[in-house]
Amino acid sequence: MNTFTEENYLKAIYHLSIQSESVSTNQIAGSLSTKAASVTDMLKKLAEKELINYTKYQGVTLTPAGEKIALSIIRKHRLWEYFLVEKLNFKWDEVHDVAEELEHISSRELVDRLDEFMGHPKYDPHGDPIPDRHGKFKAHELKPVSSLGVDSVGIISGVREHSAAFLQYLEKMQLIIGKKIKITEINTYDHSVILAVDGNKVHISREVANNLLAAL
Amino acid sequence: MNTFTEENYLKAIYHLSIQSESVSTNQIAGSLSTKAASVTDMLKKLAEKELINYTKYQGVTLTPAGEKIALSIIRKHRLWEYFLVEKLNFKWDEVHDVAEELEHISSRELVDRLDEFMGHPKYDPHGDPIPDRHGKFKAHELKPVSSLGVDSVGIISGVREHSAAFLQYLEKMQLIIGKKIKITEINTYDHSVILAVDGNKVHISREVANNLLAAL
DNA sequence: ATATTTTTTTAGACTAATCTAAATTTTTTA
DNA sequence: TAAAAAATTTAGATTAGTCTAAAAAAATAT
Repeated sequence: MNTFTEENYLKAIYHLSIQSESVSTNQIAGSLSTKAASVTDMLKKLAEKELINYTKYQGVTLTPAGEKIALSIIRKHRLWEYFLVEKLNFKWDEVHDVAEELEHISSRELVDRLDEFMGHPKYDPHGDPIPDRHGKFKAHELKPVSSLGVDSVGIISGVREHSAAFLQYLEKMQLIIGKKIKITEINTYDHSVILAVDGNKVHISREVANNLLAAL
Repeated sequence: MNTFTEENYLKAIYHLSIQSESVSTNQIAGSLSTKAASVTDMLKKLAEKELINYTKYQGVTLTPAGEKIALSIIRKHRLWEYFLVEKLNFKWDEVHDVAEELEHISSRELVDRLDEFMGHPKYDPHGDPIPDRHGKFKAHELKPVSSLGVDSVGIISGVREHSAAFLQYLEKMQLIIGKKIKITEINTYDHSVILAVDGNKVHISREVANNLLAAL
């Protein structure tokens, strides 16, 4: 078994790997709010365990074994988030920190039964896909709202930022997973977007539009 | 906040305090499968934090603050056990280890909502009382089956031993929480007990009778 | 292509929790 | 109540994870 800390490093590397093939020491340090020196130490340890491919100064990638662990942590995180929202009535901006703890509960049996209890959900409350027992998942095809043209329609289906502040803002605007939207107008000078939700006009900044994902 | 380890020490001290007013270093070491020297170190730390009353060589008791933490851990442990059995269909002999991990999840909100979700259960799957938000609970009045006389009747309501082996044995014998029993015969030479459950005769050893608790 | 800046690693130290072995205190027993 | 036994504490080490400061390597800029 691995420690919580090891699991957190693997998860961080996994998430960072989506942007850039190889992940740097500093990226990891930033993502985990720790220092580069600490990261180097941990990378040696993870490489020793053959969970990452690491050559000094060259950044890291996950090995298949490392990726498998990362995916199992992510599976747990997202299943717990789903549980918290759907069964315990947490709001979508309240679940992250609790799930950060719950994701480290080791029992495989627990996760699989929880999955079953909830009917094998495919997406978590933020629209992120939940890997199955084998680590397989399918992300839906999503586009940032900022990339849509005037008059295009879509369904709010995910976010690129998970901060509580951002999620609360979206909720206030009724920009919730599943809502149908239509782009009404795009401001040329500041790229802010006006869209229609439930018949209401909502005006959002370029930044918000960038972090809000829609299925077409 | 306290570490998992600190929480485990407080919980162990709480449980041991039920038998003996003051708890010894060796008792704690035994209960946590660690060495007396390690316990001494931790006791100093917990005393420093004013969670226990500790004087060298004299054993320890919990302070009100320490007891409060211990009770919150026990509350979480038992609520999770209830959840695992009632919602996720675990068997009563399978839940202990998972609950040992879950009990350290810190979110107060989580526990209270879980409690609500399950309808504020009063007892866990082994018949142990679940403390409420304030640490209050009422144990029912239970007697070991070994203390009952011939012809007395009762309802299986708890166990004194929580090992999987013991629980599995009880289940096989249909000696399950809630079952009505009647003492049919007590063997004078080995103190084994024959009792009636659901119209069947069950023969149990003195040891089993000692660890099985009934409400009258 | 050399100097400067940035990134990364190494060296050495710290904290939490643990251990073994030795010393000390308490308890038991004769 | 003194000797022996048992329990407990201290001393000194170890491991995991972290840190700061300094050294080394890589990237960038002149």
